[in-house]
Amino acid sequence: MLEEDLILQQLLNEDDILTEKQKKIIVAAIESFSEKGFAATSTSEIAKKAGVAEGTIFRHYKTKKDLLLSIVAPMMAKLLAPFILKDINKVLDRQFETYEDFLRAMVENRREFLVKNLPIIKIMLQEIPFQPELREQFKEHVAKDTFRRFATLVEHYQAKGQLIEMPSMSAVRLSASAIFGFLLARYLIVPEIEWDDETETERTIQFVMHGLSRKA
Amino acid sequence: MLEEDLILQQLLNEDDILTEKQKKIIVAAIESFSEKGFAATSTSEIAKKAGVAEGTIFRHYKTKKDLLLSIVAPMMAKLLAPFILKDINKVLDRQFETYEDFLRAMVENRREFLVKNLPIIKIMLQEIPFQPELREQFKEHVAKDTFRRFATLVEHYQAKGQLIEMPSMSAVRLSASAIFGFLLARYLIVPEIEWDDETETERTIQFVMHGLSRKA
Amino acid sequence: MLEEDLILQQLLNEDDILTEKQKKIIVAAIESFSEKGFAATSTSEIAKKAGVAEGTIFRHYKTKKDLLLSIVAPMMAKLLAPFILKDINKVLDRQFETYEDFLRAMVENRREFLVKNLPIIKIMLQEIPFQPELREQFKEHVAKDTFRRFATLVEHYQAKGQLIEMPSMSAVRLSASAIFGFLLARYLIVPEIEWDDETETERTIQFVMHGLSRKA
Amino acid sequence: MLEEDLILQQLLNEDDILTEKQKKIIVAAIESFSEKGFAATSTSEIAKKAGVAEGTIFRHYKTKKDLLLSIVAPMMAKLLAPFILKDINKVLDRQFETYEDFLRAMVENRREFLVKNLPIIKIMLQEIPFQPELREQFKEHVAKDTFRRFATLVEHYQAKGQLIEMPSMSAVRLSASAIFGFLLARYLIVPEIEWDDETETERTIQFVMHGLSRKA
DNA sequence: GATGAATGAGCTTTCATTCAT
DNA sequence: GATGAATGAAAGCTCATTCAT
Repeated sequence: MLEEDLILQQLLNEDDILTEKQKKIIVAAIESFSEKGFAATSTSEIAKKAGVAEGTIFRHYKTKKDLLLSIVAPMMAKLLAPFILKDINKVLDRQFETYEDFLRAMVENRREFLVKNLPIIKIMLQEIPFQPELREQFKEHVAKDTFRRFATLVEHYQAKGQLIEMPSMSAVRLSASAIFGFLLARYLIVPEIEWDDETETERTIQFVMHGLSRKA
Repeated sequence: MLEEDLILQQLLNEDDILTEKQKKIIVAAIESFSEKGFAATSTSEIAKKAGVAEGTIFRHYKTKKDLLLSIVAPMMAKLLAPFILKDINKVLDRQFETYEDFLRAMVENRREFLVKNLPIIKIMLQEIPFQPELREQFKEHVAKDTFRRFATLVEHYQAKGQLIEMPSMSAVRLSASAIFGFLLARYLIVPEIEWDDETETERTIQFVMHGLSRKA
Repeated sequence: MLEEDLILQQLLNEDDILTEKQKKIIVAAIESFSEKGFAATSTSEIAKKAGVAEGTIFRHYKTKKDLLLSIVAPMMAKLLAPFILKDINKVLDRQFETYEDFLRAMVENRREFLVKNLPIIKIMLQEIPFQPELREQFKEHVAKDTFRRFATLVEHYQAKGQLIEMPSMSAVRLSASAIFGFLLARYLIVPEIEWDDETETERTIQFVMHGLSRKA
Repeated sequence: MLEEDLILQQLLNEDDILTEKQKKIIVAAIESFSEKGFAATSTSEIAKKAGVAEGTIFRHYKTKKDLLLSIVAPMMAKLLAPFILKDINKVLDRQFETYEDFLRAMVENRREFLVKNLPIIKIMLQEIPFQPELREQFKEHVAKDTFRRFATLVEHYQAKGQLIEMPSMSAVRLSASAIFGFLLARYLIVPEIEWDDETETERTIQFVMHGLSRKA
């Protein structure tokens, strides 16, 4: 995975040149928001952790919510990353002979993404239910864009006879449930137990393939 | 499903006799917490919505967090419900001939539970990451008790040769991912689209069975 | 003049029963607003002067501006007072044989009103240009109601042949200018010099009468 | 009226050469102060409106109050303008045969002055009660200088037998009340109604003359 | 001379909690 | 048990002012 997957890295180098102080504010905000939640984190706490005056936060972000959005919004777009393929169908055959190959690549890709951006992802998951702006972006980028591309992929392999007939929506849901169920358990719910990552990944992929592939 | 699955019902009839006011406080708190989150809900708002004086809340619940815990804690225990079987193995054969039967029963059972308790479940999911007491209870009741009983069940069907060999933890994870992936999508993420509940439920169960059952 | 002309008195006894603390807040606010202006007065300063916690202010007045309006608004209505006469024309002859009598009564009346309510009047004059709500009330009660009744009076004396023909608006403006020019100079602009009140009042009235009365 | 009566013009050409930026600051400050009041206007707002950096304001004016004073102070001196007559008594006969002529000239003169400087005058009237420096200047230039010269004029016409005997202070007050009552109503209180300027001006002057002149 | 990031005191307002009635 | 006035700490945010560039 390229460094560009590190959202934090992107936030800090972003657009124009950010002040040192601005960067510290972002880092501090991510840490606090992810530890205590957005509403329970005070701006004075962020300022103290960042080593800046409280006013400095508001010079760069009009409101506390602005600060939140500036952190979480870029994340949304990045969730699309593994599906951004120009002329998706033509490219597919060369890239991934089988749905299994695709799944394997995606799990690996999303796993790295998740690991590197865990705090921001926690913030995102927590705040989507309460911040209409975020819900909007989520629906746009994930529920629509990402889902649609995933579905196109599934249909492609169905057409090739690799996958059983089933509404692509259902196939996507079942695939995504298995993958994200794995990643969530692994990194968010019970990260403290010992995981044999390779085995569990392969097991998850095989599980999906058994459920979706046409028996040869 | 029995009425006793309605957590709210239980909360309101609980223990001894609650005042009318107390009941109104709980109902109001559930509504507000689930809509705006715990930290973003003020006690004065709850008081207003419940039609009681601010002081009345604190007469019954020492702190705001006490109020939260009094709502969410009973939920935890109830998540165990479908697994509470005395002498589990002996009972199983008679109750559910196959793992498939068990899955079908559980999905239906949890679905009703989810639908009836949606707001409280939302609160629970939101607050577990931030409230140590809740995390503790969750680990105890769900990650340990519920998981352990689920695992015992899986091992039972493995022993009978119905399910393939695989660490029961993995089998539980894959089963649970599929089921909760379905229920989450259905009731929390995209409840607004039209769902053919029966078909999708069956599809989900078949998906799990394909992935886990020994090919006859 | 009756005690009821004391706006402060009315504010404090108003409507229902006000807390001791509420009364102190009003008294303190009037003092500070009139000394330093609304925008330059902080709520913490008012709280300190009133001997209450800052939160107490906001328990009774939703915002700082609410506090201002609650003080100034009642003043507006009271400016109408000397003109509130039922069936104004019929009553007039018996009450005031001549316009001069009326003027004399009104000057005396408004003088007492002014003296007793000086701080609130200062606040009102200062804030009308900046508070749209107040401007609205002012236009309604003063520029419209008060002016219209004053004009009716003038027309009455014109009809009796006591006053020269002239648009009543002009006659009112000239009368009011003289009276308020006197009262402003006397009590707001140069209150520090020694005034022979009786003589100056009479001089002002004679000045108006010379300008407006039909030469006998 | 000469251009020199335009205070803004004077402010901008003042002293030496002002930067373009400085001029913009003054124009912006006048607009904001007159619209929202001094205390309710922020320097950042002025900077934005002027199109300069916040720091630039403080390069030219040590404090926000300095900026206010630099705008209002020159106004004070200018209020004297129509009375600045060298060897006042000797000049008078040639300039104004009668008090009526003088009044007429002055009303016209002050009217133009008022119209051209309305925003600055509004600021001045608003801030005099709260800024000791301004009150001092006002007392010096207006309440003393201007008043004294006005009084001298009145005494001149009394000595010539044109005006009735009366303390000159009272005569000045009555004259000034009528004139400023007119101008205030015309340009500040109810500028929105239609005014027949010529008629009302003449009416005001005749009103004063009736009240003050010796009946021939 | 001009900038605008940075400051920190102070602003208005909210909040969980207390307590006399 | 219930009230709601009162609290004061802390919240989010604004402000005049400074200063390195």
